[in-house]
Amino acid sequence: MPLTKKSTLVLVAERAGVSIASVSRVMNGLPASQQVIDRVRAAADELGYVPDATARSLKAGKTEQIALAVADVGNPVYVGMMHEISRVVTKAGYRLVLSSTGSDPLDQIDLLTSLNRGFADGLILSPLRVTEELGQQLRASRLPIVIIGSLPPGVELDNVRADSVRGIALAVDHLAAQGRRRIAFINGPVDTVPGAARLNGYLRALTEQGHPQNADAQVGASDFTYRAGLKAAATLLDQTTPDAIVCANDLLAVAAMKVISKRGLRVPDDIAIVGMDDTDIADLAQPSITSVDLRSTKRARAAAKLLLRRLENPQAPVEQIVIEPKLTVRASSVTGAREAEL
Amino acid sequence: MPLTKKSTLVLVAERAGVSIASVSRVMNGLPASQQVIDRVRAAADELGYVPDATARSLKAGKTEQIALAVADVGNPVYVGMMHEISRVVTKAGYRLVLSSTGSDPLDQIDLLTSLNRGFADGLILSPLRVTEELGQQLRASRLPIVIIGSLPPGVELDNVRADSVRGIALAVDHLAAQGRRRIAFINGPVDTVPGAARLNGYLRALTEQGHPQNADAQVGASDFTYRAGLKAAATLLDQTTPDAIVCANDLLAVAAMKVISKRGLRVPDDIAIVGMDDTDIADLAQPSITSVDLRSTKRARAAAKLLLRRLENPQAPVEQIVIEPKLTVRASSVTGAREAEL
DNA sequence: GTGATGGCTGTAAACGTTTACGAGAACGTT
DNA sequence: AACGTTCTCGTAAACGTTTACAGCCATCAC
Repeated sequence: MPLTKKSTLVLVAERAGVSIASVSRVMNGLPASQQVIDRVRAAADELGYVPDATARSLKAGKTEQIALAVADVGNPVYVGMMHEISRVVTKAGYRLVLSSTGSDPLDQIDLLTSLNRGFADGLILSPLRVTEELGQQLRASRLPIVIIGSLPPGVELDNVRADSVRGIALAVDHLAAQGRRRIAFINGPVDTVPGAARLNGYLRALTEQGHPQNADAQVGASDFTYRAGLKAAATLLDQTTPDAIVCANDLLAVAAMKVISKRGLRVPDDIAIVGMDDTDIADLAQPSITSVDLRSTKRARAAAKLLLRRLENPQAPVEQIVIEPKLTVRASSVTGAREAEL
Repeated sequence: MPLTKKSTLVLVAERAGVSIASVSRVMNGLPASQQVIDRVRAAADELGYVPDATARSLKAGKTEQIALAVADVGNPVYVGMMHEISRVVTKAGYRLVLSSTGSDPLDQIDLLTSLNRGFADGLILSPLRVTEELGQQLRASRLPIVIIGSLPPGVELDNVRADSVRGIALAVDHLAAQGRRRIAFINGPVDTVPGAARLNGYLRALTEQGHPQNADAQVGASDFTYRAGLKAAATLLDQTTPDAIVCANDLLAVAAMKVISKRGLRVPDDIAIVGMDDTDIADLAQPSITSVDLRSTKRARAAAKLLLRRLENPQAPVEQIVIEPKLTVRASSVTGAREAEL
C-alpha cells in the first residue's frame, strides 16, 4: 500500500523549478546559492524524497555493502564476531550482507563468484575448511577480502587469526601447574582449520611439558557442537581415565562435564576441565568453566578495520595479524576454588 | 590486485561480434540462434563475465535483498531466528542484509527511512519496544514489512507472533500440576514487548489457577541477560521464598539456578525452575531446564515466507499468524526425574 | 512471384544518479 | 568601458543492464 509514489531527482527538480544537477548538488552539500538550496530542500521535504541507493551505487561503482561469510552461524563465537563486525562497518557507513555458507567449501566458491557481481565492496570470510580451489578463487578475486583464520597456502591477503597453538599451551600449562598429569583432549573435526590447529597445539604443549603423548587421550568430535561433544566425551572416558581434559570449545566442555557428572565423577576434583573461546556459556555453566579466550570479538574488530582500511586504500601493504589468547580461570580447573564463584 | 578488469556486456558483445542486446538475451536464456549462443558463451567465458548486480537492480527496480532488523543480536533466540530466515530467503534467491538496530527505537526509525533508499525489497522487523512514532513510520513505508512480535496499535501488516500468554500458562499449569504452590516470576524489562506480554500471561495464569497474586513474587530484570538475571534472582529470593520460579528467558533461568545453588538450595527439590525459549542452554544446563518453546525458528520461517509471498504478490491480504507454544519438560521442574537426563 | 508470417537480431531508450563542461551573470580591476 | 575572475547553474553524458520496437531475412502459401 504505497502511500506516496517513489519520488526521484526529476520530480524534485520540476517542483523546485531547477535542474536535476542542482538538486543533486544540494542533496550532496555541494556549493549552491541560498535561494536554490531553500527551494530544493522544500521540494524534497514535500515529496519525501530520499536518493536511490541503487542508482547511486551504479554511478559510483560501490555499494556501501560488506559481505560476511562464516561457516557455522550456529556457533556462539561466530555470533559474537558477527555482532562486532556489524557494529564496526555500520559505523563506517556500510551495510552488512550475511552470506551464510554451510561448511561445504563449494558454497564459498559460489559466494566468491557471486561477489564479482558486485553486490558488495568487500568480503570478510572465515572458512572452516580450506581447499586448493578456494585458494585459487581467492587469488583471482577482484575485490578486497579479509580472511579470519588460516590462509590457504600461497594466498596473500589481509588476515586475522588467533594463535590457537599458544592458546592450547596456556590451557595445558595451567593444568600442569595445578598438578594434573593425565591431560586428555577433546577436539572438533581434525579436518577443519581450527581442529587441525588445536590438535597441533595440544601435541606440542604436551611435548614441551615433558608429558608423554597418548593416542587414547585424544578424541575428535564430529562437530563443534554439544551433541557431538557428548559422544566424544563418552568415548574418551571409555578408553582412558584422565585427571584433566582440554576441550576445543566451550560447548564440548559443557558436554564433557555432563558426561563426567553422569558417571559419578566430580569437576574439578576428579577431572579438571578447560574450555575454549570463553563464551558466555563458560560463565553460565555449573561449575563455571576455565576457558581460553581466543579474543573473538577483538579478532572480528581487527578484521573489519582491516577491510575498511583496504577499501579506502587498495594499495596498502597486506597485513596479517595474530591475536594473543588469554586464559580465564574459573572453577572447573581449580580445586577448592568453588567459593570464588560469582 | 585486480587480475582482470571488470568486464561488461559491451566487452563481451565486441568480442563475440554481436550486439549487447544479444548478449543480454543469451545470458538470460531468451531465444537466440545456436550460433549466437555459442559465440556469446565463449566470449563470456574467456572474459570471465558476470552480470553486474547493481545495474540489474537499477533496471529491474528490485535488489534481491531482504533486510532483517532484530533489536538484540546477542540473544541466542534471535540468532536462531536469523539463521532460519537466512536459510529461507537465500533459497529464494535473496540476500540477507543485517540491520542491527540497538534497543533504541530511534534506530528503527532511521532504518525505515533508509529502507526507502531502496537498498532492499522488503524488511523483517522484530522491535523490542514499540512507540507511536514507529507505528507512523511503519504505516508510511512503501516497502513490504513483516513484523515479528506485537504490532503497534493501528498498524496493519503481515505479522507473526508467539502466544506468550499461553506459553506462561503452560509453565504455571505444569508447575501447579507438580504440586507447586508458591510460583514466582522473573521477568525481563516490563516496558518491552515480550516483557509486557509475559507479565500479563503470568498474572492471568495465576488467577486461572486460583492462586493469589503476590507482588513480592515477581521481579523484572533490567535486561534479558544472564547478568541481569543474577541480580533479579537475588532480589526475588530476598523478598520471598517460592517453591517454583517461572523465568521469562532461559538465560534468566540459568541465572536463577546459579543463585539458588549459591544459597544452598536445590533445583528442583527446593525450587522448581521453568525457563522460556527452549534454547540450547536449557538443554546444556545442569540440571537441564524445563522450558517453554516459543517456536522461534518456526516463527522465523513463517515470517520469511510471509515476506516472500508478499514480494511476489503485493496485493495479498494481510496475514497475522500466531504460533502455539509448547512445553519441553526437563529435570529442573520434576523431582526424582534426574535419571531421565541425557 | 508476391505477400504474409515468423524468427533473430540490432538500435535505442530507460532505470536514477553523479559530474565534466560550458554558458551566463555578477563582480572587481584597469 | 572593456576585460578577466569567480561563482552558479543547466545540459548532457555516463554507470551496466533490460527490453520495446523495428528491421531483416527466410520460409511458406497462394
